[in-house]
Amino acid sequence: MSLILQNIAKHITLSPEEQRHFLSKTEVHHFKVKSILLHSGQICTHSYFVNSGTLRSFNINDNIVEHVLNFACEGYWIGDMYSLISQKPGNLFIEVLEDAEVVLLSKENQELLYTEIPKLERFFRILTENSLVANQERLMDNLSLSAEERFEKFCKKYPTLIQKVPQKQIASYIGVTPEFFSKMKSRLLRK
Amino acid sequence: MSLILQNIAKHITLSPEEQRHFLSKTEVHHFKVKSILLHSGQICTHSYFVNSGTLRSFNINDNIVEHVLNFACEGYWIGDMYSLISQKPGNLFIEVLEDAEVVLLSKENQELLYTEIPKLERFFRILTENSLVANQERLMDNLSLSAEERFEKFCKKYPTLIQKVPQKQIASYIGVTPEFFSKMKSRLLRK
DNA sequence: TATTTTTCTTAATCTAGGTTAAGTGCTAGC
DNA sequence: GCTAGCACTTAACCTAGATTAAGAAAAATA
Repeated sequence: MSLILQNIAKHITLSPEEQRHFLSKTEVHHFKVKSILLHSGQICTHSYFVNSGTLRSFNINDNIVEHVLNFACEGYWIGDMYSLISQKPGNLFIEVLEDAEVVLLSKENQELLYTEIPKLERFFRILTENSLVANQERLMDNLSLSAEERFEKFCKKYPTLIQKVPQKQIASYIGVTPEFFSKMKSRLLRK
Repeated sequence: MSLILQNIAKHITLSPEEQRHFLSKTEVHHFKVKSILLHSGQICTHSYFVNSGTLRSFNINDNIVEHVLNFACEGYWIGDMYSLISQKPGNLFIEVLEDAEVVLLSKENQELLYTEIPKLERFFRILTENSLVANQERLMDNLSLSAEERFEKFCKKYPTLIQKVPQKQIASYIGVTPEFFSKMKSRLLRK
């Protein structure tokens, strides 16, 4: 069974018929490292599910500084939720960090599926709830933990990512500069 | 029409029948200032909708420092999403900041309603999506804006709250100490 | 009204993390 | 196999915001 159907099966049960129908509404694409799936200022038209490889979403503020919102590796969904639901231009980029196979689900098909297979509304509700919980925890961590503690949590949560993505992007995710991250890392190693 | 039905009507349409049924699954309670609706360590059993008054959710870390996750005034929902969906003990408190009339919706009734009135699944999906977007923006703001800029955004987003809640709690929400907040405020006034 | 508690302010001092800058080491194209 | 461009490191110096402490103002309670 495909990864995306396994992902869905964690929360709801689809009949073989429904599974086939769901897949028929998606497209699989292959992207090379450094491909940009979504540019800041564009309207986000799809949700992305990662079959293999790694993506990230990030924004760039006035000072030309990047901030990583999310990483997505195998089995994760990614997109620009703000732009996707408002259908207004967003301020996120979505970029490929490692050659990736990605399942694309367009907003129209997603909405269509909600009415054709109402259970999918439940699935995406649960998915969104889980994202919200993760986000709230990250927000509270940013308010109350030191950079070192945030890094430790990151390592536990995404052990595989550390070898895969440039460390300056991990620095950005936990909210410090690459220079400080480097200093902190060598401090930790000396222990 | 009650505030909570108006809130629902922003996203889905319920028949009078369905409206009555929905309300029959909720309870209205009145709470005095300083009441605690949920303690850290408890399992969250309800979603709360504020008819009037003001609530906040916050956690307390090891150092006995409070961090405000959310404020909820008239027309807002609040709860401990982590605890509510996992049914495990959470680490949030929910406290009344101004005498409040609150609509309580138990988790069981919420799930029941999902099956009885599937449209409600859509409603709560949309609600959660909007929370997620707001949270992501706040997270990015914390990573990229100064305390002053975060305060300005807060003032625009919650203009009524500034008079209503102690300023040390606004400080906590934007992620600074009360002392620094006070300094910053007088700096802004001098301009 | 007096008293207690809480919130807010101010100021001195401190520090986690930022900035700037220079140098080292990869690795991807050519 | 060279070279350009990233990614990473190190170090000196800087700053936004934290900490500590003490007092003033406001609000709750008696």
